[in-house]
Amino acid sequence: MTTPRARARAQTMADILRIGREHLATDGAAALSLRAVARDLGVVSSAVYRYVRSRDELLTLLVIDGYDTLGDTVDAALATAPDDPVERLRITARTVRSWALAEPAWYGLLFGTPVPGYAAPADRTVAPGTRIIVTLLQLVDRAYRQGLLTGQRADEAVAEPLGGDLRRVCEELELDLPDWVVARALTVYCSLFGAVNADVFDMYGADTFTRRDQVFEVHIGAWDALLGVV
Amino acid sequence: MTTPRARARAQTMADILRIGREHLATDGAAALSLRAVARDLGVVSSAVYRYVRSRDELLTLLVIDGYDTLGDTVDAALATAPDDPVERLRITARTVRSWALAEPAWYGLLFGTPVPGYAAPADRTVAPGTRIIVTLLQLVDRAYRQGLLTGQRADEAVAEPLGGDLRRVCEELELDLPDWVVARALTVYCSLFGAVNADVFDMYGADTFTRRDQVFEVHIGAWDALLGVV
DNA sequence: TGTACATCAGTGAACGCGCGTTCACTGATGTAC
DNA sequence: TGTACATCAGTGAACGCGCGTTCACTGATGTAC
Repeated sequence: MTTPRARARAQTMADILRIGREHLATDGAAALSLRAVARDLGVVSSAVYRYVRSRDELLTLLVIDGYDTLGDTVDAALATAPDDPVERLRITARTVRSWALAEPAWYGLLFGTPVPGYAAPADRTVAPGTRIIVTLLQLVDRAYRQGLLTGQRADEAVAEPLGGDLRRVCEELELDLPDWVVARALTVYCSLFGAVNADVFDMYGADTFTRRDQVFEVHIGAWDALLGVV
Repeated sequence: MTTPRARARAQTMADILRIGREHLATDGAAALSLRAVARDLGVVSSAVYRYVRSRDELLTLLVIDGYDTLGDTVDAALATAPDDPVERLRITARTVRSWALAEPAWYGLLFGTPVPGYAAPADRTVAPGTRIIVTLLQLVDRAYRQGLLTGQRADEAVAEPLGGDLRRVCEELELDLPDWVVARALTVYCSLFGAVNADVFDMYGADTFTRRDQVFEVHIGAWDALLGVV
């Protein structure tokens, strides 16, 4: 049973997040200001403090909301995707890219340069922040168990203590993968965000590439190779 | 023949850049302020305008100086490196990483989220900004001509118009490489900065990895594989 | 070599601006009896 | 069902702060004759 007041509060809260996101896009995270949000909300600046403890709190809410929106977008894309785990990996990558291109500033808040003077509280942001890497590792695990990843690297040992670190990660996620596969998945993960950064942050020259989606497909082919997709 | 005044001017200019770099590290690019630089320089705020046209001009100078310092650092590392182009590629990657870890804020200005409201003037920043990719492509070219890159991908065609884009890049740099090698080099380039970003911007959990240099060596191994190093 | 003039570094005041946050308040909404 | 009280959203003024940039100025340094 929600009272009208509770409903109004939820609506205002959602408006604050939406306006915050818009300001992120126009002025960047460092310039995000509660006063500007209040202005756009049509309310006096101190009123925002009924909803948000401080400017940093608003940033935290936007970070959490961002990770969750990206995670949900990927999950939605996978819901209608074929069963093949390798194809699902490709779809995950393409979805991350599309979302980042659609929400460059929001993406930048999550995966770009840290906002100076702001540290995301680990207890609230780590779980949503790991959704993509978890999805990726689970898909790699399925692909491996189906014998789709062979490569010729199966013999290469990963040095210690890194191997132990990787096995600890697998344990936490209840996966059973050889070290070299986890190591390669880690490179793919970093490479994915490197490729998306280059695209979103315009690191390629303005007219170097005619079609950047083709560039991304080349990256995807390379990641297939890294994982030893047969 | 330099007058004392000219020497003093050069010194002050260098001081301004140094202080600017320090402020980048503590407050981030978005918060870089001429007034704060003037304060640290021990001078009234308007005096800085004798040296720098505006705040954006200072950012531009820091961008150019950053690309050049990174490029010089890589060149210096290569000057004492063995002849083997594959090993030189690895050294290039390690040098980029070390420099980024030593100068995280400066690195972020060059390769992180763009500074909102600031656009680097292409005519002054493109040349220094391409030094790393040029170095990388030249090393790949040497490795290829020495028959060190085979892979089994030599048959795979790159789709058009991307292939044409890649060939245009090769032409400008006077390189003669098959499409697939350039494509793979591009993925390696993006992957390198993805890996360095992850390290510098602390995208790994605080205690996921015992030794991050080992993680980077795993990436390097993956890039070898991508290029088909024999 | 000495002098007159031009250049230049740096000063200090001022312009108009936006920021985060606190606080005592008003008036509307919700709740317990 | 009606009333008394508690909760809560939003106001408006104030705090002290920093910012970019302009401008008329002083006094030192450099240069041309």
